[in-house]
Amino acid sequence: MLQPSNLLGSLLNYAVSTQSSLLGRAVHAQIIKTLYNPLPSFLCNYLVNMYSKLDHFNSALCVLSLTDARTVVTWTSLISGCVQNGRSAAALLCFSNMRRESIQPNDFTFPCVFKASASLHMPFTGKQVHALAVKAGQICDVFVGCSAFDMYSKLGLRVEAHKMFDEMPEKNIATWNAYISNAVLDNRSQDAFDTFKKLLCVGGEPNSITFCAFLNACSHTKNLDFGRQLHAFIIRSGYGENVSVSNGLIDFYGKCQDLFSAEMVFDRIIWRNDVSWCSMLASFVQNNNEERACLVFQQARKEGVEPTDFMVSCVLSACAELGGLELGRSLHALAVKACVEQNIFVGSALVDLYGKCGSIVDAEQVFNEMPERNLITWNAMISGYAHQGDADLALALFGEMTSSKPEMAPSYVTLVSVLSACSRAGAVETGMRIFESMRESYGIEAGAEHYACIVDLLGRSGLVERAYQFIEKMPIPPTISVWGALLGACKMYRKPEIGKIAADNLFKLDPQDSGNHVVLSNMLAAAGRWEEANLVRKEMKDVGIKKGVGYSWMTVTNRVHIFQAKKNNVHERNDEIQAMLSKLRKEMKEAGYAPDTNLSLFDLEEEEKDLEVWYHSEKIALAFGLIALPPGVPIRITKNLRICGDCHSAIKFISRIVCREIIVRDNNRFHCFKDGKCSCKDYW
DNA sequence: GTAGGGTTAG
Repeated sequence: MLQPSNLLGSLLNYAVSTQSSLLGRAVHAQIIKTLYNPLPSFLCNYLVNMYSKLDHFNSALCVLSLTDARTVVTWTSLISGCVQNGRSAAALLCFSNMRRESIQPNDFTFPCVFKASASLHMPFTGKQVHALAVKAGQICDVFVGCSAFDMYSKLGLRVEAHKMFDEMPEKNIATWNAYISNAVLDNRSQDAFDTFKKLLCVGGEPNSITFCAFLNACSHTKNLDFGRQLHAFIIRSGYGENVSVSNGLIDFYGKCQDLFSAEMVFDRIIWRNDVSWCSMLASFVQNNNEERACLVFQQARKEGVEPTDFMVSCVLSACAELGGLELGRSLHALAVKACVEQNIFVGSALVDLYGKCGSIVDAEQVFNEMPERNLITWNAMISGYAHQGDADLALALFGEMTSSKPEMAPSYVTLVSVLSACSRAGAVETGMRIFESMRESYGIEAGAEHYACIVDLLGRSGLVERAYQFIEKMPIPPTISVWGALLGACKMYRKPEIGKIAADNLFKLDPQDSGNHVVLSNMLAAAGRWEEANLVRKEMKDVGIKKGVGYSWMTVTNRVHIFQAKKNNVHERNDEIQAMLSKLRKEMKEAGYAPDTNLSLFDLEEEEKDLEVWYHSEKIALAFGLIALPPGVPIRITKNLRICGDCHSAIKFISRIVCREIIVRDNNRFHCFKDGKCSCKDYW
């Protein structure tokens, strides 16, 4: 039979495993009531362990300080709880206090202290602890050796890590797992593969952690064939039902773009945990299926899964891609409710979302209120300004980041945002200066995206020839976005000669894209070169390329309304939409608007051209917005293609006539129309 | 009584 005191100990451990502080405190109260005096040492250990693991550091410290009977177990319980809850500095402090009491650390203490040194990036401390472990004769212990190896790997001290691994007198599965997972972290996938094979050769039995770590290596190398074989091996080894391994498989298949298999694994998990949901959701986001990602999230909510910081940041990124501001706002509210809005991932995702949805004021507010920010947060804010075409603010923030945060070196992505802000604002000299100093000032080698920004920067400013010369001198092969930027500039400044070169290169790189063919033929037509223009159209037909269909959509009270060009008779409020369109047309004409059909169409009569551009999907969506949303509320439209010149000038007129803010997000950027002007300054 | 290695995100 259990002694009452043993029962109390078991209850305290149960409180830890169920994460119930309430139960833990109740048991503590019972212990006080029973008036154990003095408190037996083992009960004190249980109590310290309970408080420390549940992250009630002060209570744990209190219990520890009030007893004289503390031992190495008491201290180690406290230290391990600190490390588990991310209080590594406190853990090290407790360790030195323990030694001050002349209590020798044991084989349980060292692993915790190694872990703390690694997570604080303190190589000097780590080496000192290592020396202590050698002196104490504990380094030969398989657990201590394993955690010392893990620490050296995580600190990037490869030589020490290697020595540790080779000189270990004994290895167990955790040792092998540590080796494999650190190889993956260091981007040494081949090493991970070789070690996995070696493990099997020496007759070692991989466990769930081995599989999780190794699946990560397969995701990194996108080795689908190997991963499939591994999946079969996992099932044969009896780990097919393991939820963590299944989660790893979902992630692996998602990263290898095999969503079918990812879903199959997900569907077969009997007890899904929050990581399972998150992995499935992230797989859809990574494969550009944001709608499905949102559905998975809804399903998770229906099944009562509590939203975690991981999950919220995942869904937020889906919303950002969809331009779903309304859904994004409701997620923001959910994040506040779930107390995860302070999480750095969630905060950065919110800045990114608001920036991408053109709600720059909200992005700024989240950014300013975040308790801590990292490189990703700054990048999101800078890119928000870039999307808006606000080079001054983007550059100011970039300046603040480089001058006041020397520890935060700008990344490849930062410079893409900065350069694109320059190009969108026509800041040629500044942009060129930053581009040329990239390597020297920030140690960043220019990549295809940076080159594309510069071509865009020069092209938009009318320096089309210079942009072309710039491409010819590129040390790396020009990509689709580089030639695309040049083609765009040729369209804007009517340079059909260079335009043809750009288009030919695009046809080679992306033969199925209809947009490039359309731009080239329109450009030739505008230059009066009808025969060549027709030839391009004919080629399109021959190869079987169809012009992409234009869609616009908007959300009104949680429902998405989709509009397609010319197909204006499908919406239930079509009559009202048509009436609104006619009214607008009349008012705009009076205000001096004339349809701009110049570059978009060449084989229609004037009258037809007028009507053709009049029924572009964004105009229909706008008309719907005007009847469906209360006066004064901004209208937000998302479009799958680039906005055309006529719609752009029409919406400028409309924004003044109806006194409303109209935000159009096309597949390239944001246009915020207000009082007859657009945030892009007619430069897109 | 106290321990090591793993899966999801911006």
